[in-house]
Amino acid sequence: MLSKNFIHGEAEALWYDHWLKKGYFSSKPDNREAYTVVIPPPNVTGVLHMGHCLNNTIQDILVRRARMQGKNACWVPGTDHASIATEAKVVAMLRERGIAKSSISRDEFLKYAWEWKEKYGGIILQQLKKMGCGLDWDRTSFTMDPDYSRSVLQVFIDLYKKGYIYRGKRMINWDVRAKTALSDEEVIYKEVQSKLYHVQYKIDDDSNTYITIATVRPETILGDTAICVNPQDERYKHLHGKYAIVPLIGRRIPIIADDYVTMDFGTGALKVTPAHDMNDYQLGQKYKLEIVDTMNDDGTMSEAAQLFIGEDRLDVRKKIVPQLEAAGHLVKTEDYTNQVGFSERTDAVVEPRLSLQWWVSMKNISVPALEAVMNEGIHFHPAKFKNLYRHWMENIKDWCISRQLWWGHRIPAWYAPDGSFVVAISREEAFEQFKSDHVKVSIEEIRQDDDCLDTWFSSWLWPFEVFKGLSNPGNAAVKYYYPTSTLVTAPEIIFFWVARMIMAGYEYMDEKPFKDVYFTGIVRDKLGRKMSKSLGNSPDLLALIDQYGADAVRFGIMIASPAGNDILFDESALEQGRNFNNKIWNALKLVKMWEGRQAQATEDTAYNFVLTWFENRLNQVKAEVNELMTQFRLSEALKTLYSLIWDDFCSWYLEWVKPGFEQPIDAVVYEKTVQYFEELVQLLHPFMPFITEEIYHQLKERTDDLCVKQYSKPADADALVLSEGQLLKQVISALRDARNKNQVKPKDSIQLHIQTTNKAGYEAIENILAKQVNAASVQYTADAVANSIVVAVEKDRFFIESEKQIDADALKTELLKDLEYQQKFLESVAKKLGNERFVQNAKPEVVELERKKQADALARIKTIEESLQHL
RNA sequence: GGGAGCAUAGCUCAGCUGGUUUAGAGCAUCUGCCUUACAAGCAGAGGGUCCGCGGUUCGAACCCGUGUGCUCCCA
Repeated sequence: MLSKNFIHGEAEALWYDHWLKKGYFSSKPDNREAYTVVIPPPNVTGVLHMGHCLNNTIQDILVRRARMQGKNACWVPGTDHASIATEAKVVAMLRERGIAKSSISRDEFLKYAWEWKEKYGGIILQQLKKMGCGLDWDRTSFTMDPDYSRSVLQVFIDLYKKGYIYRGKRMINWDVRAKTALSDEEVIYKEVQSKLYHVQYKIDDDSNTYITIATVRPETILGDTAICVNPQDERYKHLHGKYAIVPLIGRRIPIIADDYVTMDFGTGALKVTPAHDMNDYQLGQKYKLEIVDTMNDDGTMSEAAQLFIGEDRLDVRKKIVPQLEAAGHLVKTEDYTNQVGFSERTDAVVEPRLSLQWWVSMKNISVPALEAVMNEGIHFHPAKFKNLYRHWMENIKDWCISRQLWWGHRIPAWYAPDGSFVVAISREEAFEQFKSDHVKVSIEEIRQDDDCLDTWFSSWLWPFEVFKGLSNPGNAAVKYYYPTSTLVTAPEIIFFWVARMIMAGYEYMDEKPFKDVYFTGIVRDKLGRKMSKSLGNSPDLLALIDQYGADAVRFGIMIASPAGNDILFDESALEQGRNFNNKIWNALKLVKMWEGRQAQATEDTAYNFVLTWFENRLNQVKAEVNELMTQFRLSEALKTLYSLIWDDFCSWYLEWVKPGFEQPIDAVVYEKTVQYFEELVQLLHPFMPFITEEIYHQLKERTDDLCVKQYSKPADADALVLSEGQLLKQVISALRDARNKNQVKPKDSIQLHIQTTNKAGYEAIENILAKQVNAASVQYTADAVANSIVVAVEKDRFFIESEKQIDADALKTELLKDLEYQQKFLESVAKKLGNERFVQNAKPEVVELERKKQADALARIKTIEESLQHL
């Protein structure tokens, strides 16, 4: 006895375990075509959220489908080490145990970090299993695995030798909380309500003259080393070459003139703080200005600031204003909205800071990567992201890859006491290099760079290093699986990751890392807000899976998510998924009821019609789905299957073949029904793996599994058969509508009279038609039937006789409405055909089509008019 | 400031190369049904200035221009 509804929890645990045991997800190179997907490695600190859910559902769909298409599908799981995020977690863990990071050594810290990683690092991968993701768990990778780590360092050394990596003191984005440099991509700009302070600086040689600047960061005044004006600006021409005095600290700074300054912003006079502003730094270089670094690495004011030493720069911003005012320097304050950079990982306000860091020069390495995407060596879905990619690649800046952290790949640069350095894989090799460079140093004196590499500097090797493409070059796995097939990722990491993977792929494998890139949308809440921890609007995914089932969650997230479009997540979509589960489950219950009630073949030809129709419909949809999947239109494919199963199979097919209450079913019909059902769940399997596998096994006792059942090539669908099925549906709906409108109760039977030129066609399906519209009898007539409800479908007319008194007026209104519609339609067609230029210019088949439309409309109008006469 | 994208039913979205489109789904709404698979359901219905304006074309939701509004990216 089957349960009332589909019980998802049991099926999920049972089948995932079964698939694993059977080893369906583990792949070894063979002579089949490979279909390879590498997971975008989630952050090792991560837990599953809606973004992962979408992303991994898509990957699972692609991988499962490829597997069922006979490809050797391999989906590689893993995580990245997430320097900043993990280090923050470890520091927090230590704090709870009363240990300060500063009190322990680097090695001790790393021991704790590994402890943390072993304990919490795999959570997200376990959660993916709950979603049904068919990953090859034996291949689970981590960006700090020993081989992987060595490859990362090797790449650093190699790029250094090629001259792509250099060390330089430049302005960088400084995260004061994590106390590390960030790359440009790790800074998130947000609009912030600020104040614009107008501050006047006294001119040095004339006690009565001032120059007024405007700033949102008054605390940086302490680091000012110039004031800059536009050379064209008449207001300040007399001040060129003079000096001003910095308020509160009395530093004497030059007034310089440069086109960089816009005359219409603020006062037209710009204070220049080379140590704390990107643009000011450029000016500083150009005019050889003094650089006064007023900030410590934790964001507090340094000795060089002279005032507020040791206080946080944001506090100082508030404190300095009254002092400026008291000293008579504050002219006015206005409200001002500006963009402020925040750290992606710690949300701290990022400070521009001058710092010695390691950089990758991107100019040369990016060239093949840009070309590959532009000339479709790599396909982006949707293609609109090509623009974004090109724009970034053409304006690419050097990549700051050093991070002032311990957790990660320690930079293989080694320093001698005299400050000279070499890049080498080990202390010993560094020592040898120093020797050949004639640097006098003992091996003990050599000091390794304290910093780690940006996490993305390791994950850009992911598509080949998960197959040890670099640590074990040319091995069988990398030869077989690389380049991978499809990368599924979020558009927000197109630069962080996608672009750089393509660069690394060409640089180290001499080949693209993947053929297609599918960009998912961003999952937002119902109100269109991005899901975030701080808003608390991201639902607990595991709770949702518990509540609705993994299949329903997968359905809900996929049903309205075309590639690259954001999706507004709404639980009602999950409900729809759950309802779909139940619909399928109930269809199963119905079919199982017939299993023991089979009878020898009956004479009824109606069933032949139904079986042929559904078979053709199935073939039609198979072809459609193939086409949609090739175009990566996954949600369209799912919608198509949803409608095939719910509407065509459940609402029409099953109703048509359903025997009367406790009546036997034709054995052939039963066999076919089971076969169709199997094909349906097979098509749906990649989207909803659990329920489909369950149904597959419920339908019949069997030893194989749906998970690896191979798709067969669809046969061509017969258009005539499809249109006959379509007509039958149309007739049934029209008759039901007529019954409804005339308030004939569902239980009241009717007598149906058909006026048609295709009597044989209707006779073949008479039983079905009668059952579907609750007709006690079906007769054929040459003339109109008096005192009946008239329904016209195409060229045929139907007369409904019933006990119910006919509302002739209502009927007439209906017919007139239809008549008007048809006449307007005819008019629009006639207008086209009456236009000589249309007939001349349009394609012949288009004209032919319009002629057919005209003829059909005329026929329908005739039918309706005749019906009206008989009322 | 520079660039990109989007605007279609109450909501979320399809609509591919301009012609079976006086525009389709799903959800929501309304009407009638507890019809022996399913009320988490069945049967049916209503609902549209395809953002405004102009142009190209025999023909425009679709192409071009322009305006408006929203979103994103870069600085």
